[in-house]
Amino acid sequence: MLIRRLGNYARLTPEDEAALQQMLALPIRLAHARRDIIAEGAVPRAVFLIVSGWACQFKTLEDGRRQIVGFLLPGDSCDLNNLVLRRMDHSIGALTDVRYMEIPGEAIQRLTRDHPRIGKALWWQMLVHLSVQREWTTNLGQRNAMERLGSLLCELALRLRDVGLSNGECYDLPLTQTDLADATGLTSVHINRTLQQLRASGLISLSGRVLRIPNFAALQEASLFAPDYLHRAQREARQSHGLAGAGVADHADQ
Amino acid sequence: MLIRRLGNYARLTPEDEAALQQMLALPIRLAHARRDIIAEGAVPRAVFLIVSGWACQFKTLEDGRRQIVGFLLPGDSCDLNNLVLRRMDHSIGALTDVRYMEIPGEAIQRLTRDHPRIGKALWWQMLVHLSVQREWTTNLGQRNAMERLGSLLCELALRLRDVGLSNGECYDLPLTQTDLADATGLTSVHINRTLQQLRASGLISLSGRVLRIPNFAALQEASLFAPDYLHRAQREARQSHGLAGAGVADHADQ
DNA sequence: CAAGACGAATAACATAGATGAGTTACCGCT
DNA sequence: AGCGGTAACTCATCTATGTTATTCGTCTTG
Repeated sequence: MLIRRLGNYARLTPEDEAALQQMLALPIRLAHARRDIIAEGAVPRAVFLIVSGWACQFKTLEDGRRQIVGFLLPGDSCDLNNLVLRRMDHSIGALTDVRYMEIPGEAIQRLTRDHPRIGKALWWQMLVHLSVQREWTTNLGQRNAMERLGSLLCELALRLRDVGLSNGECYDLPLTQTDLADATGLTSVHINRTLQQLRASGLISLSGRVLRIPNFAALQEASLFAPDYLHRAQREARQSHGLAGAGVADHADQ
Repeated sequence: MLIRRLGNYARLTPEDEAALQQMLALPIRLAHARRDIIAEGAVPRAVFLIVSGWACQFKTLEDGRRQIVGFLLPGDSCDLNNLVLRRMDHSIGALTDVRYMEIPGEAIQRLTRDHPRIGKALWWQMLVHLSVQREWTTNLGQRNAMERLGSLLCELALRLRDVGLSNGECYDLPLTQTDLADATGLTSVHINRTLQQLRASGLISLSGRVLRIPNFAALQEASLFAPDYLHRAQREARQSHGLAGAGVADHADQ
């Protein structure tokens, strides 16, 4: 699924995939649910790549208020950010039990030097992260509770679909209502109310951990969800300009 | 100031600065206040570099609600994003009269190939953008009106100081209360109330377009503003790991 | 099997901020 | 000097969401 994830961003050659397969030999680490993987302010050691389970990026204010600023799903990596900037400006925590790999900087350097398309894929992923972060900003700034929650559930549906973790209209949602609250800037009480509202209107059904969206278009419309920001459509249509314009991978295509 | 801006992120050699100077030969374009420079959904032509004036990035929901997701100050460039992804996922609009340059992809490619430190500086700038975007998400999700506005004014103070546009405690704030509202996810009415509250408590004074923060530490504390996310301190302390770990500029240091 | 612990669900009440409808002040233009 | 437009500012009212607290069910663990 890891390969599928990256393959979504750039067409990988068999050699690329082989190299990725090889990297799967890296030790797989385990973080237990609700444990932090790395804390804000820490000096990061490596790039984290989620193999299975859900993690989140979050920031904490002095007085304890906490904002989840993004979810890391299987196949996602944390921002390369932490190899360039000196300290983590946010924390990464495991929401479920998480299996992940720590990819040392040198390995990434080697991998991207020898396999430019993988480098491109990582670069893309990061640009998409930025786009997603802008959308989250908009979500919190302009949408009401129902739209916020609906948009989030739509986003997760599409992202999970892209890594093969959603079979159509259902997916496993391992988040507590408190998690949803921290991600949407609401309280858990109000998330509860809003979930019920969504259920009552037939837009979702949620029993146990399984979320079902019987009519995606309907939820999308009710939430004013516009999926363009995920930049999914163009993945396969990607052209050769790649990263060249950013002066980053111009050497890579030769 | 453009050079100073980039120089904040990476130590530039005299040659680098010369190359930048040369690029100043690019035609300078003018966007009038309140006009859009590029609209969401458009296919971007180039990277925009703000020479003078203020611009903003914003997203619009179907029903017209608008969220400003970031400000572009002199020396800032829009995300390289738009050279890699196919369509703009947000718009860029001029808040004041803006002088800017359109740097074609090839020019950036050349510049970063011949002047790796400039490439690094751009890359850094973009990672910082991502960090800032996360902070904005947190700002909207967790802070109340006064903290949101205070944090925003603090951020602008530091960013302007970095490009020499703030002489200590004052700076020119060309934003209307509606702009501030769109950036903070509040209404202009409530921005007005909140500004008065900030004035009454002596944390700011604002007459005409000139904002004055007589006691930065006080405003910072009242707003729970933690400037780390701007990654300012490390700019000069930057070490050689640069982008290597991201597999992006490893060729650049040789 | 009892004791916690945690998450979902509910309820009563409080309030920050939105809404809608103004008035006033300023500035550029003719 | 008069006009038109925009931004700052005000006020009264309303509501979406927060707060605090309690109950219930389920799972874990000793």
